[in-house]
Amino acid sequence: MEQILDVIGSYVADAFETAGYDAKLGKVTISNRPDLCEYQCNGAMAGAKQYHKAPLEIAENVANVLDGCDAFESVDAVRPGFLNLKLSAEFLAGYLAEMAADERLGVPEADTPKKIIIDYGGANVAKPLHVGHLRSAVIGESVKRILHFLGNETIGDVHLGDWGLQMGLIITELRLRKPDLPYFDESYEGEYPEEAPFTISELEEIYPAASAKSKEDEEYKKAALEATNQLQQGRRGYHALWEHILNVSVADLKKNYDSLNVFFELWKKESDAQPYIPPLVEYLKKEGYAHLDQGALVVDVAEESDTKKIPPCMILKSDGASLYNTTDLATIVMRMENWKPDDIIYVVDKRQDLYFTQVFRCARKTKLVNEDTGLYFLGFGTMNGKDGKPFKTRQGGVMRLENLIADINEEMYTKIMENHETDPEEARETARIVALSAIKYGDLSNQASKDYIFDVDKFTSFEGNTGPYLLYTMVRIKSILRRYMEETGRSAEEIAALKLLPAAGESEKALALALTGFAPAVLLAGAELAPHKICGYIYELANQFNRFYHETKIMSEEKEAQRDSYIALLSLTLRVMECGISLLGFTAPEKM
RNA sequence: GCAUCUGUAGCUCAGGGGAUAGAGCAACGGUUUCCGGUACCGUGUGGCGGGGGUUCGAUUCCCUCCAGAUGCGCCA
Repeated sequence: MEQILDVIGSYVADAFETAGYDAKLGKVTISNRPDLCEYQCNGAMAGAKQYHKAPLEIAENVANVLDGCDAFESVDAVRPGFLNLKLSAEFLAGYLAEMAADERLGVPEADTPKKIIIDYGGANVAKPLHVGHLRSAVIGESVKRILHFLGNETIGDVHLGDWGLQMGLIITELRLRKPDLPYFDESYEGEYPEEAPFTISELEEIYPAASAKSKEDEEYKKAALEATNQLQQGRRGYHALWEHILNVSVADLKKNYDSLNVFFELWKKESDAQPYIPPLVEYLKKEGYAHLDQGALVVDVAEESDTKKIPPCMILKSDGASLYNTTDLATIVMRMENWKPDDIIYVVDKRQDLYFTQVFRCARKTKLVNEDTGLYFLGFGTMNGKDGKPFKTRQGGVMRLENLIADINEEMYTKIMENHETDPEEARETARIVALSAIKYGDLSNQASKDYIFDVDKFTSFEGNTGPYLLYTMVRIKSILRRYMEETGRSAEEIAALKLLPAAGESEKALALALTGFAPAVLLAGAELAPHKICGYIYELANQFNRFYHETKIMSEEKEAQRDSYIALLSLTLRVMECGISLLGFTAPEKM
């Protein structure tokens, strides 16, 4: 359906034309003075020079033309040359009815849908998720859902880190601890056991232990490097071990991501890109893109317009080994070959900005991607503690994501049990839902690129700009709708068909106007890859609803048509909020 | 040293070439014929890090300075 700004804009543009001015001047925006009007047009001021007329005169001419238009309650030309517009309640009600009849709540689908790969998550095999992984998962998931809702084909790829020294370290440590395992016997030719020789908790203990040892013990590190090398050369026993590590680890990671409502379409790994490396290197050499510099194979990516020197993109180290860059480039090749995406979006720590600039330039220069393939870097800032420094445990260590979530679940559970005598089991489930909203909303309501302070007390509060506040508002609406259904015996479908009357009161109209803002908010969030725009919108909507709610007696309204109209408004509000939070990646409970 | 990003109320954060710069928290004061008061209403606070420029108009764009964070070829 048509966007409300376009509808209004076309009326105003026509009026400009009728009054003898350029229709392009008739651009309408949401008012920045809500006390004066709902929408405004500044075109008269922009056109003053062109027509050698006072802005106010132009505005008045246009206002005169618009005088009879029934979309508007009032059209005023004021002081310097603003055109202040208020919508008629009838027009608004009509627009909302259309919105309610639309499954997509008025949000248009992309004219030219794209296939978009979103690379987020950033988990490493054999290492537990820690708070550093939270932002990528939360932001990436939301961006993916937004782009998907806008009609694009989206593919989320977790892009596991499973290839490198970490694997060699684990193998080395495992060999010390359990030397009798068949994986270490090179003469062993039988089938390896199906069962992994370790559990996830062992694995999570082994890696840090091995990593620490390697920093102190040269011999140990050498052994780990050798093991890494042999694994990559395809040593049978090591490969089998690696598969065990992968399986155990991935199962655990899935569980953790599930609990965050984060789901990946692809569980690709760095190792999957390895086969693409030799032909890639060959190609870069043959086409003359790469050259040797100080013994390393590099591709120059500096451009004349650079304000600083961009170092070349390194393909192979002087010892011939590949790097992270190489894997990333190979991954691009793999993705282009298998999925032919229009865009690839990387949701990564913003500190990797320069690094990705190099990779993107290299991919473009060497034509690994098409000219019009979009490569986007969505960098996010650091999650800090209340002291403004990177978030740590009380002991100063890295906080495991699992523990962070458990803590907040517990906090939420306590709050819920304190205030209501609910069945503990139900309270646990509710706490989980509300806690997730607290964590995700706390993160997403900030601009991704900025560092932010993770304040548990603030995020879990039921007051203010928080996830729980939004959920509370929704639960309240659900509660009213439930009662309405009980009293009238009507079904959800029947509620959806209720007729919406033109808003009578001020807060009701404000709520109606807020509802029309959904599509623009989603479109903006999609265009800017900015979930926080949706947060801001839903919060505003919740505020408008609560204001309306306090001024309006809904269930005790005597005129049936009026009461039904209120219910229709509530139902639409709830749907918009539900859709909004689903784009952010969380849900609302029935009660809380 | 060079580069990037950030600098908006006591705190946490939105906004953004135009009309009186906004929210939440915290503080204080109100609202209960109530559909969930975990709500709503009201009061105060900053002139957008400093300076300069462009513009009819800048907090928003440009330059410069200051402060903080981050990055700067053989790590990932």
